[in-house]
Amino acid sequence: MAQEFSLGTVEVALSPIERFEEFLQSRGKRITVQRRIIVQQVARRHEHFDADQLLADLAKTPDHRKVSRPTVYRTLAEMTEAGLLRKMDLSGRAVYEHDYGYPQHDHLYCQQCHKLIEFSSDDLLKLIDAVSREHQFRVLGHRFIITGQCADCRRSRQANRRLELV
Amino acid sequence: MAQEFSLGTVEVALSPIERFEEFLQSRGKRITVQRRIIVQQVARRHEHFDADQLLADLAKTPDHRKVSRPTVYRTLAEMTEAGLLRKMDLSGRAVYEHDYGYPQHDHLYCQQCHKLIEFSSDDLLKLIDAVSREHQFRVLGHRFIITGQCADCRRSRQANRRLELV
DNA sequence: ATTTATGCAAATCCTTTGCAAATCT
DNA sequence: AGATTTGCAAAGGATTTGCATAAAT
Repeated sequence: MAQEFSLGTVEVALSPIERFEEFLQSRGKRITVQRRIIVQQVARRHEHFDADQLLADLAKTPDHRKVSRPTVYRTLAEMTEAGLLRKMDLSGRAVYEHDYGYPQHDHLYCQQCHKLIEFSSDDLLKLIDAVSREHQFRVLGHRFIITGQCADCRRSRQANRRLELV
Repeated sequence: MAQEFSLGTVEVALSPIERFEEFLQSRGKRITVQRRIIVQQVARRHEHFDADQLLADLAKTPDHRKVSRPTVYRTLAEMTEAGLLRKMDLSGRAVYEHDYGYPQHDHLYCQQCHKLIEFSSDDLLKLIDAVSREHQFRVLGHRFIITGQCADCRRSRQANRRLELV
């Protein structure tokens, strides 16, 4: 009944929720009400989020059955392990985004309005490949963020040149 | 006497210490014993370090004149602002490296032994330029870290394939 | 003489943990 | 039943802050 499961062999045929349940089973973990609520809420969100935002979303939910903060953190970690989410550090706090069935991409991060803009680049992948081959490094992932000022903020601050002092 | 100073106009003619003093003056900040001790200690180190390591180094120093932890944090922030150091987040803690007079570079990060390997790539700079131009984004910096397993760790763990579960 | 810096202790922020009670299989 | 999960409260670790005192200009 508990079908053999290993990371990397599953094709994108399962929904995120199914995928998560497979993951749980393969680890002898249980499918609980809270885990279900959390995965569903995460699936509803298509942008980036952190633990607090998720908690806030959950508070608004008809599922008035509460999910505690520790459980959110625990489940987020499991979802990351399951390959559903990608975790990144943005100035001290953990930010998550979907990483299952979503095309690989990286980010432009506006230091002013804190917006994250996605982009993807095949050249980057080639570069990663070349560099790591050269160092005999086994790549398991990467973090690439270009920081600066987004187009919107550039426009609204044209007279105000002191960004670099902020 | 207090010569006009602005980021970006100073060529690499000043030593890191001089550069920092210029920065302090330009901001109406003072050149104190502690700041001098810290910059000198940082200049002695050519690898990456975090606040704790720096504090530990200082403890061993003949400058038995102590520098407190808050002052180290405060000065590290100033040095980053002054463009002497580059700050990055490695799993929750801030790690610093030289960023003045050093060639631009990025890192391979071994998740197993926590080693940082530097590399530099012109192609990456071109890529950053192309991507940000496309999004009308004003680049102020970037963070690029390729994570995985370094050559040494690959060798010593050949029989042990469970890295991805760690 | 002013004003900025320092050190101390305590506070913050985000995240994690110990443990008894509740919940899954 | 037997094991895993949950929620609570409290702990944790890194970094920051309030404030009285010390030091720099």
